[in-house]
Amino acid sequence: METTVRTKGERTRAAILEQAARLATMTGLEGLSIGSLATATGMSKSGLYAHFGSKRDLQLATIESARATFVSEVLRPGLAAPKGVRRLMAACEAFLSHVKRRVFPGGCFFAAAAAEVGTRRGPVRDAVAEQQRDWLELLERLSKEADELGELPLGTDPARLAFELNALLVAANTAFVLQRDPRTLGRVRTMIGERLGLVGGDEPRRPDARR
Amino acid sequence: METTVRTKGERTRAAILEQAARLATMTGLEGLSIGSLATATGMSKSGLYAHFGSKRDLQLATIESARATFVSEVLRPGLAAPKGVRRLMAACEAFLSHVKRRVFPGGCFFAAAAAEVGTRRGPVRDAVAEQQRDWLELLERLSKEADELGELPLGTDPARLAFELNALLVAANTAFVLQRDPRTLGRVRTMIGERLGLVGGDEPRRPDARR
DNA sequence: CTTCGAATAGCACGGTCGTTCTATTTCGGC
DNA sequence: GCCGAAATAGAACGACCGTGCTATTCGAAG
Repeated sequence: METTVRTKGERTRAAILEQAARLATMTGLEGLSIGSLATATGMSKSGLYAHFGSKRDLQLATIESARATFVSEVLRPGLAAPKGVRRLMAACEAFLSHVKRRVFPGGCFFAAAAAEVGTRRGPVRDAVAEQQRDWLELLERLSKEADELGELPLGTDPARLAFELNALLVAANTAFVLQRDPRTLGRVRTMIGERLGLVGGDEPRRPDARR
Repeated sequence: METTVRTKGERTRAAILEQAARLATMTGLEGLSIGSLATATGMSKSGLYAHFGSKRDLQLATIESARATFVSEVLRPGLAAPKGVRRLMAACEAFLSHVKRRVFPGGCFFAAAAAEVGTRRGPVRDAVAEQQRDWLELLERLSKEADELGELPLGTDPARLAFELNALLVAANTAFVLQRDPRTLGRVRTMIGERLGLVGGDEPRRPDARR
């Protein structure tokens, strides 16, 4: 797998997109203008524009860049944990961590993008919706794995659990961004931990009748 | 209380703001332009603009209008239910209903607005954040009332329950808008009903050891 | 019916937007 | 170090933005 970029053009292009993804979480994908992005990256408007055929292409490339960042900042560290409920918990913690560390200054890129382009149509919207689906399916897969290992309460529906977890994570992101209260992230981490039957340390507990 | 508007100016102003709130859920508060709003309301740009001193004022007035709509479409029907867990459930159902009925074409106005202006500062952001706080505090108050009536499981934290419910509602809104799947709203209604111990009909059940 | 203020329209402004064209600089293979 | 190609900059365009100014139309009180 080739991670490093070869030509200079690809390198600057990647740097532009990284900046674009960060900026887009504050101004929105539409509010992100070529001029402001050029200023932010220290380039001329046309020099920057030459890397993309149109603004739509820039938006799509920005989404792809944000997806890659999401993979390396959330998915990769999450999947590093041992299989089962701990991996599920690790994925949630990685999400909260990337919000707290302000990987994107406006919180989760896709939470912001989903709210913005959710009502439109076209490839930009589709790309955001697809990423949202993938993330939910991952949570569902991890939930199912944890369930099959018997680490979740009997009768737990993996799809429903995934929906609940995502709801809590996104709500934590929104509250953190909107109310500027960093304690929210810790509280939600606790809530999720209890929901998954992980109290205190990192040891999973066998489910019983009590919740 | 004076509900009807007196002068013609106030009437058209209210009509403009109603349209503005609906449009803003699709284009965003910033993407909402004076020209497009004028076209949508069949007015001239300057004729419309005369009702507001600036775009910021228009945005603030739009938020206030959306707040009023939210009150009459969600809070009022929700508070009509009998006190306790049924009122809490009714509030959640009223929220889901106003999303399903597309009171705002882009789903919940404040969910969209929060994601857009959450990172900025100034009075627009503050107004949105305040509405968000008020809504959460209402959910918390209703939760506390239900708890004091003994209709919730022992040891339930009203603030936490309110956070969970809001998270589920907003996630339902996002999924409905983004994935265009109307079944999501019904599923979340069921999830909330079970979470509150209301299964099948509308009768609250006494909490017991099982969840 | 008149009249005066309120409501709306017409028009123009500076600015920024996305986009294109052309010139200039910079890079990498020989 | 040269040279073709790739990368970047400069300038300009039409369109639309928010915002004022002035003229016109409308509505309600007398």
